[in-house]
Amino acid sequence: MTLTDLRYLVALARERHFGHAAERCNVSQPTLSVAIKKLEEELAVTLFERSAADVKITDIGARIVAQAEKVLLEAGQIKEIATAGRDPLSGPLKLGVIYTIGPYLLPHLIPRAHAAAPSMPLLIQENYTARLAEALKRGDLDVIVVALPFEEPGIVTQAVYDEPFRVLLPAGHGWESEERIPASRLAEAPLLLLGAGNCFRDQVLEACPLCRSGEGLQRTLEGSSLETIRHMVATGAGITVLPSAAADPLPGGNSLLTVRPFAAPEPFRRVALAWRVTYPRSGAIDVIRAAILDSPLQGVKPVGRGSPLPVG
Amino acid sequence: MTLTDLRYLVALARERHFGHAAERCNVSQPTLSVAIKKLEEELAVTLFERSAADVKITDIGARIVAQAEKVLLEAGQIKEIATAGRDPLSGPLKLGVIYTIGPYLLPHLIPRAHAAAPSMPLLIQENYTARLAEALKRGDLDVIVVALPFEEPGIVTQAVYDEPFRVLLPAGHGWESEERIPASRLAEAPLLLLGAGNCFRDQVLEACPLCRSGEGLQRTLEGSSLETIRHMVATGAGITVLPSAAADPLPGGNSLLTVRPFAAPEPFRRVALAWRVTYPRSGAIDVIRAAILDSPLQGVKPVGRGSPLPVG
DNA sequence: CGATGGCGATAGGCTTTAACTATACATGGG
DNA sequence: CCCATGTATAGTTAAAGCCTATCGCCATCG
Repeated sequence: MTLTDLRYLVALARERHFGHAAERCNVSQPTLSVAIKKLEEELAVTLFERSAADVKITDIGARIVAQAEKVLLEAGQIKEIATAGRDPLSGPLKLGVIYTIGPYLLPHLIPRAHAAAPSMPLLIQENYTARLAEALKRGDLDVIVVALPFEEPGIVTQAVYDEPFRVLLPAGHGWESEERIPASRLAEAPLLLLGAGNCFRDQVLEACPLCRSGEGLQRTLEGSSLETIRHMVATGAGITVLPSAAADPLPGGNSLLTVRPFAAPEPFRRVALAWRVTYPRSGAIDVIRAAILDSPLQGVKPVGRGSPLPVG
Repeated sequence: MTLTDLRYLVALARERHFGHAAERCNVSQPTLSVAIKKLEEELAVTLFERSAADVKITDIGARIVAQAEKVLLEAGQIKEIATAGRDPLSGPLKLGVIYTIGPYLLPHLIPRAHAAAPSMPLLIQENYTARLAEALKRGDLDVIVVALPFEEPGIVTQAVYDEPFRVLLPAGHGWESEERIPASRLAEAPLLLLGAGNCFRDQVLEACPLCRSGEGLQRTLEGSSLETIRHMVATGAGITVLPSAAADPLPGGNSLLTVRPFAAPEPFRRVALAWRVTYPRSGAIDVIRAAILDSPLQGVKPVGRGSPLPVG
């Protein structure tokens, strides 16, 4: 019993004439005749009474035809579902973002992505890079936004933008008079940092190797966010380093805080998208990439697809 | 897209492993692999993400698998319907009976048929032979009970029993003293007959050709039934001829009426079953035949299947 | 870092099947 | 009794479905 057989069956039930039904199915009369006969043998029931005068459907035949129509209807739904779902911009996209990007990027990204792909709801998770990577490989996430370097088997990575680091000082801090801060000087100051697991912490320490064992009091704040640290800087607890998009999220600034760029070579991080090589909805990823690049993030520089890896 | 493809699809969705799914389907791994690939091409969607680690179903794939399961379920119903309907004694049987048999046969036939085939409800119609024949050919009836001769193209006829005719006299009628009445004498009396269209009328006239232009008053009663005529005989309106099963339907008889057999050669009618040659439920017909033969019909003689045609 | 093993994809060959054309067969009607 | 109509059968060819063998990829392990 195949779907083709069922199509022949309902055609014959409608036409009550082998020749006409065959024509409607675009096959020859013997083809349909044989198919019906085989179907009757397989089901071991007589579906039609044939006579020279006409073709009558049996009682049991009518019931089976009704069921066959149901089957064909449901089968047709499969094609419809496929057609509807062929658009990579339809259906939810599970997006993961690291903690030090999410709060600054998402408010811009979400409305832009929604405008570009209205029927693609975003299911968003913020987490550490490692957790996002696991979820991505498991299939719990489709795309993640992370900072490079990020290399995982079976995962492709595409750089999106470079984001310079900034120094955040409390108002009235001695360095306020300086236009640019050399990274090496961070070791002198009490530096407030995120806890382990945050890639940004490691990137800052990489930009200023002296900080690891520096003279300045380096304070690690487990369970904190960049916003918490910003408040602590404002109270004079120390200084910190922020990605530029986080340095001045509120236009107009905060009078208790001062932001200073680094002296060249400016440390920065390269932010990238990552997804499973096998992930089929590349169109959805393109939309996310475009929405990110369209977001007004303070100080970031778009990266061409083939750009070199960042220094730090 | 075939039902086989859909079976492979749901197997793979369950197993998430081409080899295991193939095994469950009793095919080789390449077979399943190719089938899924072709299905994906036909639907133009990626149903699974393959990687060395494992097989993940896509979002759209999951929806299609759910629909495929629905299709397979409905398709399975077809086999179930066929199995349930394979029994010729299941499902309604549309039975037609001529007016001069129905009232005497059906009260016996119905309970017997129901006992023999409890899941075969009888849909019964009484009518003239010609109307029954039309309905039978149209398919509105499945089997009919008629009197021979009855020949129609595409219809097979099977004799069931012979039924002698009886003379019905009002009590006190002059012929009451005679044991048997010669058919020829009917022409002498006022004979009450059913209207045209009733085959029994013709059969009586054939048994007594003189009656057509006989000396006795021959009264044709349009729209009447044998029961009506019986009542008229009781009131002395004339005499009539009845099939034996109708002559004394109530055991104990009616004191106003006298029944007399004919003198030899006794006129009789041969009652038969008829159905379309193509009708597949021969088992159902056998049940009806057996139920008729089991019915206690006054004076009837069963006819073997190969019996000669009746004289009249 | 090369070897190994698991797993899906591909290639080549065979068998089955589903389609066609041509024709036989059955039946009711002139 | 032959003809017209309609279905079943025969015989052939093309396609499909399936199998075995093998490749290629990746991940793991010594």
